[in-house]
Formats: sequence, structure tokens, C-alpha cells
Amino acid sequence: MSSSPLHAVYTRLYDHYGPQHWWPAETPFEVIVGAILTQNTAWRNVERALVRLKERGLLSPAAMSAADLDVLEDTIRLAGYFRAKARTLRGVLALLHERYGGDLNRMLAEPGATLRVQLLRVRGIGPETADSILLYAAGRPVFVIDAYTRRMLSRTGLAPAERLSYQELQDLFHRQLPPNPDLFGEYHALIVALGKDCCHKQKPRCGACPLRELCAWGQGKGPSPLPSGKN
DNA sequence: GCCCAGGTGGGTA
DNA sequence: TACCCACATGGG
Repeated sequence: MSSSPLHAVYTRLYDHYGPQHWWPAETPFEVIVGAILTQNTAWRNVERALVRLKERGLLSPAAMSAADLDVLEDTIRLAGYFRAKARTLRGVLALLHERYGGDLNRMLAEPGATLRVQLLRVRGIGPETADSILLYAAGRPVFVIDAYTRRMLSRTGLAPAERLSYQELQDLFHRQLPPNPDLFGEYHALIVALGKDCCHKQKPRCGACPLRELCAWGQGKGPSPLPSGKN
């Protein structure tokens, strides 16, 4: 089958970590909310905020739309940037009601390119959040590029990720992989697993890394894995 | 106390 | 275009 470098990386990660069963959510709406709450935020704190939203009965489009702003802000406070994220959630709900009559299924059935444009028009939704929603809530074959993806590409030498745009990196995956939403979803989840396991920002644990044979850092050829000064 | 965490948008040169 | 910064909370 396809033996592109990125497919080879996928095979290694899958063999090492196994299926990740992503996105961790029970409904498409929960995927959307989680994608917004996790912006530059540890997932642990997002989970807590999602639990609070459930406890207060706010994890549905209708209920969240009816909630007062200060209640919404207070409920998601643990996820950080709570004012900005509450505003973004309201922006998505406004889009849902104004363009799709409040029907989430209708919104998610929109052609992918159109939905992406609509999502990007919401203040607080950038390419990664939009693509997370497209992939994990709408089931579209778009690859999500995040900080973990950039780090993996950069350290393995597969791409100079720090110098390439989001679009360029996404194109890289789209060119080398078949457009399969299940594959894309699993792959991104595996990259996150790699990032949390060993491909840390400042303290990588290359000895335990399933990519160490492909990776300059793992081979000791890259920058010092344990920089003594600032990085 | 410092750095980090599944980003985004606005301002400035 | 390329940086710089604010946005906020919790954990190591």
C-alpha cells in the first residue's frame, strides 16, 4: 500500500499506541465545545469544564443558547480564557441559528469547504479549531495541524514545520494520505499521544519514543534533547 | 517562581 | 509578512 513517509509514521504510532478512540465526546456538539475550550489549554481542564457544563445542563445548543453569558463564563472558567471562549461559543450558536435554523445536523451536513468558511468567520475560531470540528464532528477528511504535529514533523526532519504555514503542513498530509476521515482522526489522536508520552516541548523522552529511529533528536543528532538554557 | 498546555486575533514595524 | 502580546486557569 501507500508507503509515504507520513504513512510509515502512522503505522509506527498505531503499532505502538493502538487505537485512540477519538474524539473523546458523546455528541457532535460536545466535540465543537471541546474543540473551542481546548485552545492552548490542557485537556484535563477542558474535561472539568465539560463536566460542569453537563452538570448544569448546558451541553446542548438550545440550553447553551438560553444561558446567560455570566453563567456560561462561570461554568467554563476552569478551561481558561473563559471570556473569549464564551464569546466564541456564542458566535458558533449565532451561526447555527442564523444560517441553519438551529439545526446542528443541517449545519454539519453543509459541504465541507462552505462550513469551514462559515466557521472561520466566527471570532475565536481559527484553522485548527475549524478543522477539528470538520473532522471529528462533521466527519470530513481534513487533517488537523496542531502544536504536537508541528513538533513531530520538525524533530523527525519530515518538514521544517516552524517555517511552514498551516495550509502547507495540511497539504503535506493531504498529499501523502488517502482522504479517509477515520484515518485522519486516528492519526491526529496518535500524534497527540506521542506528544504527551515523549515528544515534549522542553523535556523529550526520546528513549521511549516509537519514532526514535526516524528522529534526529532520538538519534542524538538534533539539538540537545535536554537544553540547559532557555529554549 | 517558572514553564507549559490539542490557539486566536489585534497591533505594530 | 513577521513578530509581539493579551487572553486565564491549573499542573509539574
